[in-house]
Amino acid sequence: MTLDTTFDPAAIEARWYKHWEETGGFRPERPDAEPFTIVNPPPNVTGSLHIGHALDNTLQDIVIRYERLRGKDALWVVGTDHAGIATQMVVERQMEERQDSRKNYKREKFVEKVWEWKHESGGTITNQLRRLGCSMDWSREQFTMDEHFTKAVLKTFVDLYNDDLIYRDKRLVNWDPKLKTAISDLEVEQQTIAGHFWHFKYPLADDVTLDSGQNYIEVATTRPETMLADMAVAVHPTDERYKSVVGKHVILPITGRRIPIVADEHADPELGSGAVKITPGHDFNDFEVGKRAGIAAADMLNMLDGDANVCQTADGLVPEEFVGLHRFKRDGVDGAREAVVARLKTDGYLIPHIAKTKKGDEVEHDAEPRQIATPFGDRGGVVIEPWLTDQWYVDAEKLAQKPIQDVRDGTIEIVPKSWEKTFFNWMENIQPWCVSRQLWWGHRIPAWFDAHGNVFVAESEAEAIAQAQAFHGEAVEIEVRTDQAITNEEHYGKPSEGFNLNLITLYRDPDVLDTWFSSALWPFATLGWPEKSELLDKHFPNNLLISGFDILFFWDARMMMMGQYNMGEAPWPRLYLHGLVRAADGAKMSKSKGNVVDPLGLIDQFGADALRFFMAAMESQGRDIKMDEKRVEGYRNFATKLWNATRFCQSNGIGASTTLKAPSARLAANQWIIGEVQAACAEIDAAMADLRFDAAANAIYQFTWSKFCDWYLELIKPVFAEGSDPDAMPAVETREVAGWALDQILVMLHPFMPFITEELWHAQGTRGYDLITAKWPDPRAGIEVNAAADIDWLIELTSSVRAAKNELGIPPGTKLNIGVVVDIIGQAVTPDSERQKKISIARDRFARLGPALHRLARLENFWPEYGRTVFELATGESTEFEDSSNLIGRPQLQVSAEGIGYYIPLEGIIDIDAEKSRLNKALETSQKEAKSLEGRLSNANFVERAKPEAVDKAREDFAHHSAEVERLEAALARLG
RNA sequence: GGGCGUAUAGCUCAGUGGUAGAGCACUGUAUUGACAUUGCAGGGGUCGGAAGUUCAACUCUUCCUACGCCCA
Repeated sequence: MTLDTTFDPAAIEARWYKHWEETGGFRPERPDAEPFTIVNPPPNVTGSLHIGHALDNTLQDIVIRYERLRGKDALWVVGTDHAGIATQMVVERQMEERQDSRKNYKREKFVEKVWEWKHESGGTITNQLRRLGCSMDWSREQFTMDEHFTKAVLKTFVDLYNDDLIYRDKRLVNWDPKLKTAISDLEVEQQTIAGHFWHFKYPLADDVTLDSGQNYIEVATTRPETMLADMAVAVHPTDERYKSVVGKHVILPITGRRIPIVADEHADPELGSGAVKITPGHDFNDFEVGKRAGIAAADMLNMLDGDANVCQTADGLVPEEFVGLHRFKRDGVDGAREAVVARLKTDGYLIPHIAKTKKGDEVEHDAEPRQIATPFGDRGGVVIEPWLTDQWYVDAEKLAQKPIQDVRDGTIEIVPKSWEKTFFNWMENIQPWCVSRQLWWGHRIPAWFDAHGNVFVAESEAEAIAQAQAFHGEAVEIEVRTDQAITNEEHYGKPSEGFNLNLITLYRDPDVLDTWFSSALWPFATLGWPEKSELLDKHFPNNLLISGFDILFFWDARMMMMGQYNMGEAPWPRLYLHGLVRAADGAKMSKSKGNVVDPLGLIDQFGADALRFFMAAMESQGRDIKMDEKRVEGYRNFATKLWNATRFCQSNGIGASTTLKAPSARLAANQWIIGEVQAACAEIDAAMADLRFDAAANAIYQFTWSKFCDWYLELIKPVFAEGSDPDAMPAVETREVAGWALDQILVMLHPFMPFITEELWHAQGTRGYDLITAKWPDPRAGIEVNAAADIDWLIELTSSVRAAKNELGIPPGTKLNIGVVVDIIGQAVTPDSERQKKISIARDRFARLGPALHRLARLENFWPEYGRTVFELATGESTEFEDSSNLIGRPQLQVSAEGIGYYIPLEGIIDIDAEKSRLNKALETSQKEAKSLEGRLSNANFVERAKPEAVDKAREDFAHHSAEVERLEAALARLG
């Protein structure tokens, strides 16, 4: 197949992805192969591909393609998450656009609507992952609301309940008044916002006064509205100011509630007046203080409803005018906060804040301005309200023990290691995990209540009924009602109509489980658990998990807990955490800032291969990635380079190789490139073993561009030059080796750039299999060390000649002659010296590598010795020099390679000064180096105490630089 | 307040107890067959600051400064 002259990523991407997916390339049958398994972090089913997904999935695809090429039974489990709140929000928003509402539907009907939405629009992100080239096993695509997944969730819940690891409790939760559901502490984000600090007088009851004679206690608060539910005032037990009033009471303004003054260490004597108001039903700290003061959770006053509007407290003391107000100002309408402050001010209970203006005048304000750490819901975006409700909690502390141990003893390796400390810090201070959510979309909690407050937790309704039957006795009839809770009256009938004590009605808990409760089961529920299967046996534990560090606690840690709980094992031995992709200026990408980079746009512009390579090359462990489009463009150029190199190969009859093993080679260039393939492969393997994506990407990049394209292809050009015999050994061997080397590049590059490599793989010839299931390089070739060294020398000499010409302003195309500097200013060199040997090797090399030197270094003739013979590099013909006398005195420039100097006579005008300055510069460098090395070597401490290798190296370097100094000085002397 | 991380070329980033590299950008130069999405060559860094350990510190330790993230 002939390649187009231009490389067009879009066309080949679509074609190859379809081909791979249709032919089962992502999951070849390899029953006997060693398994390698990863599961993807399931993106929200509502999601679309953002740059973070692109990074996360590129890294996973690189690993899975690499392992597949290495012959493993590579399985990449893929699927999406039902994302409770997010998905319900999306569907509700759509309803609102049609002037419809969730409340117009029964629960079942609404859930049906969500499923409809899922089937129509839920596949966006999975198609986008395909565009990125991700080789997931789509044939087993998973969804966290799949039937088998629900089974896994129910079993886990019931088991945890039976093991006392899940329980129902009344305590403060983080309540999102916009979404009207509880959320876990992880879903709360603290933000610092500008707020106020108000100071109030709480009058002491019973004519009590402080020692100072003051008849009130001053308290301060950032949330004045909560005073409607205050239940105490706390002071520090050691605070002398208040010692006499502990146990006494204050009468709350507005409500007139009589509340005690309690001693508690929570009160900070240094802060404000040292006394704090205590609202146990609406503040986490106050809740604890309240409990210590003997107030049971059930008795704590609640003054807000689910919308965070004021409701009447249990003691009925909130004045009617406050009931129904929102907690604080919203949409320009004053709320309870403003009303409470206004009322306290009117009644004389507000202590104004005195501020000084710049002029020094005193000004009164209602409150002191202050920065306040405020909790916000990560989904709803409104201020979170601590609210007293019954919720289900998972005993995370117990479940965390084994994961902590796993990381501690190395059963799980976290890469980069620096995250371990953060992990331990969180896991060792973990709070009960609130898992119930007041939503309709999600896994409904498998708990059935009766009106007596009994709860029956079971995997099915039938089992729940059986439990209830057993509990209440056979004489009682059990019925189940759906959807809503029931009142005693509904249950027993109206008293006037007589009670039916023989009927027990069960209703199922209306709440659903936190989405993360189900995704915590991902590593095994996706493989069929709780059913036993070969698939599960073979692929659990997985081999690796790759995720962003932002979900370390949300997801990774919880998978560890559930893996240990359900499977008795860590879900994977290795956890790789990558950073965030940031905007070019280092800012976090966000829709509100408008600095979001769309990965699909980058794919359109530069190709998926280029984007993927960028992600890999930038992924050094533990650092965020800053977006850099220029760099993506650079990797597009790299793809183009490879494309063109392949075109060159094709034009010279270089096609697909037939062996995995390196062909046997005699020519130096061929041996050299085989050695370089081995080196590159070893480098990539080492990098991949450590998950150093950047190092692996750079290794294949450098090898392909700087070795294969820049040198090897140039070196072999003479073999195919016009007039050479295409059937002779050099051409035959070179075609074979070049085809093999290019194939190895395609294989090694494939995990990073799957599309272009697959395209070129097939363009190079008819293949027995696609590249996606090809075999990783295994060169197993013995290389002639001298042959490879020949090429290293040639590269050094050629580079020296080019540099010298460039600096002297000699046009690059100018053909020059070259000879070896045999002696130094007339000093004879002994024939058997090291130097003499080198010179003789150099002479041989000119003979062997003539055509390449002619072409690459633009050298015409080589003079093996002063004025005896001329060796024509291009043809290899030697002729006798007739008159040698004029050679020595000619203007010349000097270059060196491997410590041997070469002179290049120059016809016509040469800029002697330019050459002198060039040599002087080199001389200075070598002198400086030599001096420094000499200093070190003359230090007895160094020679005695440094590592022997370091000393040897220093000696070698010193010898080299000293020789250079001599050579350069001689060359300068010759120039006069 | 506690914890973690970062500071290296103009920019984005690698790196190692033995005197620093890549990509991009920049400068010069080259165009009749792989490639200008290119070739060849070049300039550019007292490795954030200070002290210590060491024969030797960009690298290890401590402190400081700046920035970022997480937790309270």
